[in-house]
Amino acid sequence: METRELRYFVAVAEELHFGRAARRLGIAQPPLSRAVQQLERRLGVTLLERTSRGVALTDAGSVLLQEGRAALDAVEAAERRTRRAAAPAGSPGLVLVTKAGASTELLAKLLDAYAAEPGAVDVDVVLCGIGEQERYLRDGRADVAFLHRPFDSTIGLDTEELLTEGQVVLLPAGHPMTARPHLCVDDVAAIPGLPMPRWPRDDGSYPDGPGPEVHDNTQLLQLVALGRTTAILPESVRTHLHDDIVTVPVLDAPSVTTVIAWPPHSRSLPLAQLIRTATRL
Amino acid sequence: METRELRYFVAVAEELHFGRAARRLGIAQPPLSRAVQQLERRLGVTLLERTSRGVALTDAGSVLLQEGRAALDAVEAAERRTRRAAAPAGSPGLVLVTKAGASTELLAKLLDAYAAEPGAVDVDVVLCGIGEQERYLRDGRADVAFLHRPFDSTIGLDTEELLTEGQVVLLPAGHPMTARPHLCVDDVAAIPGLPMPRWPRDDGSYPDGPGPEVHDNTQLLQLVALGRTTAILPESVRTHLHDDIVTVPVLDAPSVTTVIAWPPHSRSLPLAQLIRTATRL
DNA sequence: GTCGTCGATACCCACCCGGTATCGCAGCTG
DNA sequence: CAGCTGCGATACCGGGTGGGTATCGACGAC
Repeated sequence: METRELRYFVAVAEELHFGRAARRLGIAQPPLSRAVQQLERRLGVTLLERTSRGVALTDAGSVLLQEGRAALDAVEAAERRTRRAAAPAGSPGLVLVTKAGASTELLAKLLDAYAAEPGAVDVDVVLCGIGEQERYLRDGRADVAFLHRPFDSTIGLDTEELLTEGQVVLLPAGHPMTARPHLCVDDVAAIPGLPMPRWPRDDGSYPDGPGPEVHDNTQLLQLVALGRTTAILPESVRTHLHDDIVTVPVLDAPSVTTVIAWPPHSRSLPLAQLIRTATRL
Repeated sequence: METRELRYFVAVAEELHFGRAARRLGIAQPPLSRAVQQLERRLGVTLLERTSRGVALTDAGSVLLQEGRAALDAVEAAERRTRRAAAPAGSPGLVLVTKAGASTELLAKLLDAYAAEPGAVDVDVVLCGIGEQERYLRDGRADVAFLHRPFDSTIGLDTEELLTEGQVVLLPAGHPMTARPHLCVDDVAAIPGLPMPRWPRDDGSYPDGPGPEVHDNTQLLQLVALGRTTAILPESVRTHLHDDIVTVPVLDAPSVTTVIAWPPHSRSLPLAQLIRTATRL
């Protein structure tokens, strides 16, 4: 199976439409039809049910979509990491990815400590959206990531725990609840007039509900300060807050563990050193 | 990057010889040279240092060898799992791989228990060589594996622990040491006339030493019964021994944990059910 | 110096990828 | 029901490229 065939099939499987998939791939529709037919012939498997009105995936097609994406990521990772390995000195030796606005203190400490080590290489920091770190590791855009259990999945990755912290609720300054020494999750959910915000799902759509739609941290903080919403976050957010937002510990919210994670087959020396530095913080 | 190019490069990188690699790939040498050159041009990276006497890998080449193998495994896995997903009923719904001769009791119990579950599918059992399970999972020849910590690496796999057991030393019946209630590793190493056997390394070669070369369990048991060697193994081997071999507990040998392991992105229902059955044993 | 080995180059043929034009089929519309 | 429209498949064509054979150039070994 060639990666070209795989890319073509994945495009069709995602669009469920040959014409759109062909446009996305920058080719005409007939060669795409032919390529997918050829793939099916070679595999001896029907991947798509075609009607004159559209396309649907078979069971085997779903499997190939899932496994094919992983395979394409692996090929892409091989390409990227090879290019980086050959890049001249001065280019980043390691790329670390983390959610924007999370664990910045810890990250700064790690980067400082690592930079002081003998033989340290340049570390690029990439900020990504929520839950995207795994993808960055799998397709080679990053070598190592900060993840936050229990929110981010760490399956398929090697990890070391760095820091566990409780969670606090963010409230606009002056809100009556800020007088309380601590709260419970149920208390927070029941606060009148402060619905929880709605974060985008993986596919980009938003769940229904009363709260405002948010997609990043600054947006969230602004909405909290404006008294439009509230949020439960790890207590380390406090270092980034002005006095227009007050935090109250939430006793029964799950504690959040920041972990450093990397693809299991990594073999790079600088990466090993960075991880060692991180575990010693 | 196309899988053909990757396969070609990996062959050359493994053989470090264009002629041999071409023979292995079933093509002539000139097209192979050209394909690798083209790959290097496309990547903008020198992968191989050529001399008129042979070939050596550059740093970038080593990275691509490592990452490329993983990528090719992923592509192969996609292909195999797709074919299997389309295979008609009656073909194996799950493939379980384990080291030959290990955990047979536990495996039998699992297969029985799972077969009794409603909606159970056929499970194929594949026996592999030592430490090969991970490869089977990565390239799609198997869906799930039995591994034995601390011997087998479980990095990059999801696992559940099934059974932890101590280890025993195997001695020929009548050996003076069999009178002892228990032994230590050092005691075993010091037994005169019974050197430890030599297992093949990953590359197939054998380490130096006085013991006999062995590559499977029956071979080992026969050599133990003949008084030529000894071995320290998990205590569950006892169910397969005749009275010509006696076991003695080894107190300070690391205990062995049998785990069931699967690739982290698995999504199959039968697999989930098999794992659930296993954890309930 | 000569020969053998190994990778690169030159050249050729056939296949296949990608393009355009068109078909066949099924809804929808009036 | 005729005709239009949208979609995937088919037919056909040209150029690129993957594969082959023959040969070269460099370097070690004898």
